[in-house]
Amino acid sequence: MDHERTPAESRNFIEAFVEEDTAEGGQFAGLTVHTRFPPEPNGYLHIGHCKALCIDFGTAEKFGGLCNLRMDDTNPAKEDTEYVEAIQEDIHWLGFDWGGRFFYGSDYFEKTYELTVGLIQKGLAYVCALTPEQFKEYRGDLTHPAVSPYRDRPVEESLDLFARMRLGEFPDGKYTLRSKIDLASGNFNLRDPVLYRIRHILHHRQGAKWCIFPMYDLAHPIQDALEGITHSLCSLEYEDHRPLYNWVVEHCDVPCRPRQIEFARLGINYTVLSKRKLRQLVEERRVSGWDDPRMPTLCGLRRRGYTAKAVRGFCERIGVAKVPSTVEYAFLEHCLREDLNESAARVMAVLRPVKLTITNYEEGRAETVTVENHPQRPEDGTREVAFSRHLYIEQDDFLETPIPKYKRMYPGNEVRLKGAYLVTCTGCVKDGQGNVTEILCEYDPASRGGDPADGRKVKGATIHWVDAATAVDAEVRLYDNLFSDPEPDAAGKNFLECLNPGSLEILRGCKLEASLSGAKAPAAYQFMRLGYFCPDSKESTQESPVFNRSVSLKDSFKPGK
RNA sequence: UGGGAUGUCGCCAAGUGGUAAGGCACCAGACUUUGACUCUGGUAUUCGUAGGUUCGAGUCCUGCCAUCCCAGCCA
Repeated sequence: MDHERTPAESRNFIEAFVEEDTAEGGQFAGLTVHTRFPPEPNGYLHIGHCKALCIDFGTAEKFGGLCNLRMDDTNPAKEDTEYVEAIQEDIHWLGFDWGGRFFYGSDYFEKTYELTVGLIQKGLAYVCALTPEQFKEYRGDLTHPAVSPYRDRPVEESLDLFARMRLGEFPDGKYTLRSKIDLASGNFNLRDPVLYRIRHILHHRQGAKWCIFPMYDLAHPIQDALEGITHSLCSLEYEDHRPLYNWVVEHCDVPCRPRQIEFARLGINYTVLSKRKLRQLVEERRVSGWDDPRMPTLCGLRRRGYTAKAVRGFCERIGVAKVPSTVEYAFLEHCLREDLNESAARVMAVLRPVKLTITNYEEGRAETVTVENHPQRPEDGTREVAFSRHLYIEQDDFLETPIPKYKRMYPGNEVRLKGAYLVTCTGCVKDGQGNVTEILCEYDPASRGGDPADGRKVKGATIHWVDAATAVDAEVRLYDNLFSDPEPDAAGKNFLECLNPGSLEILRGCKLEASLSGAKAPAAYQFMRLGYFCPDSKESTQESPVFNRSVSLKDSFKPGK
């Protein structure tokens, strides 16, 4: 039978490698598969990190192995403790568990230093006195090799200088420790890359203990090896660093030789997934914070109404490959809808209200009607919703002059008010500008619950509504778009100029059915399709994104259909 | 220009020499107390391109083309 393969059935290329490596004769035969997720605590996790999380934790899980969580904090200039907790919280929200294997790259500083001294003793590293500017000049270019005047500094001298670098005898930038690899390599990462730099700056955990810090290319492989990582999974841009990774692991006295495997990072169209740019949005206060609902951060998506299950489902289904890919945002939405359709209890909400008056329904009369909480799950029960002569319905649900195939309210048409009665539109009231201010209709008293007593077929649509007297005013914001990146053909345009000012629409006077408020509010409502919205206050969004009906302003009605 | 990668439907993505899975999107129809959901059907004679090997090639070989990444004392 044809069906989408579940992750357990398919095997991506990384898993194929891991399988090979752990099979008999493989380099890790008989060993437990061990991966790691190494975020740098310099920002919040976004959905792109979720892909990496799924790959790191998922691969380990699939092979009965382990996955460590390690803060990659080797550059004190950018990192902060604030982010450490947020990162852990987001990972837990997604449902991943590192089982106590939580580490800091900075905890390996001493060991890294020792191993580096060993490198110098072997004549594989030297202290260089080139200034950053000179370093660039001496770097060579695509067709010319680099030049390194300090390459032949005697081992003893380098050892001495390196020790004094650590002691703080030199200012920032005075010296670097460089590896001795290949100045003519076409791969710039091998042209004697810097291993250590001097930075007199407080580290978020180490304080002033260190003033020299290892570069990623040195620190990462050492950290991986010290933790017994078998497979170090990272994104494509590190492909060029793999030879260096292997060089470090080979020449340092470490307990194992992890294998680095690269995969394509996630791209989503119209969506900014660059930590640097996201940080800029936050710092320039173009958003309310990292958790602004328009942000593709995990906390932003959460606040916007995304469930952890949907986000993970998305990441697991987009696949893992080496082809740089851009997934359509519509697929993310699909994954959300799929989960919400199953899990979310329904409630009626009118986003763009217009008054509906039932002229033959007695003024002052009130009753409640029963509406099911989930259309496909009667066991989820029902709720009572107030009903009276004055209601609000969606502006989109009325057209004075219907267009072809329109099945909702227009003069003379009979529609069903969900869970209540059949009503026939009799006209509307307009203001001086010709705007419809009130719609008039008559109801069929013999259709309580929504089914006509005479069994006639209702051709009109079923529309949602709220009772004018008891509805809750839930001032909400409608988020149509995330901050958008220019499409490839529009490259060159600054992403900050691509903010769609209309993406944030404040909908005052949105009406929610009364049962939504207070303790009775179901845990997860979500307005489906593009029209996600959530209340403007942080507190109330923690638990309940809102969903009423599976139609958004965008597709509520497509003219011409 | 030197190095490293990648090219299978609009977007992801299976495929590991035997005659192009699946998902998203889209289109058509059925069903429906939310034009949703669900269901059914449709959508690549073709795998960047040109040759070659083979009974047979998306899969092997060769050339070409296109795209992405790399010259931080960032990660």
